[in-house]
Amino acid sequence: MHFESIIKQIKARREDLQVTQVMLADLSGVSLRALKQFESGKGNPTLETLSKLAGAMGMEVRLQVKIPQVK
Amino acid sequence: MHFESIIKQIKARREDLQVTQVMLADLSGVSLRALKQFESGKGNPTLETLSKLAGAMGMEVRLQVKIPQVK
DNA sequence: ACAAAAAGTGCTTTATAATACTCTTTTTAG
DNA sequence: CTAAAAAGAGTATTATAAAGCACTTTTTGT
Repeated sequence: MHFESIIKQIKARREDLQVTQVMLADLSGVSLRALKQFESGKGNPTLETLSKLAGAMGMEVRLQVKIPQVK
Repeated sequence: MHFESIIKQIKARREDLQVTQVMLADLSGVSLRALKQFESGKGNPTLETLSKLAGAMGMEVRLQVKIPQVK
């Protein structure tokens, strides 16, 4: 599975807000280890974990119908 | 955590497509048990599981900056 | 109303996410 | 350059998601 775009979004948002991993872990209630694991591309977080991280940065997890990509 | 809206979206999409849980489990490669668990509101799926379910129905998991709700 | 299909539950096992340390590597300010 | 901060990694433990099975309940079409 490739979660690169979601990972990138989390990192980009965090950096935009000038929040460190330690701060985000603290704010979100997610362990620092799990956050590091996820941001470094090694993770498969639960929806709860992802929601906590997103929520702490004013984002939310959504489902969207895929736009057909014309190749 | 309350994932009601995501659960509703999955169920609604599945019903729109006239796909049963058995069919979706099969198509997505997610176990029937995990799908039932999630749709019945008892689950906390991993991002991989949620992505598989969404993907099989032409949807994708996305993060979105929350729109401030005026109460 | 009833039979069939679909949805949901109980139980167990296995796999792995989350956690909590410690330690190393990389990035950043000064 | 280099000290401090931040990011990433190793290991162990605990919690729980995923899976597979059988079984029950609910929904549906006739």
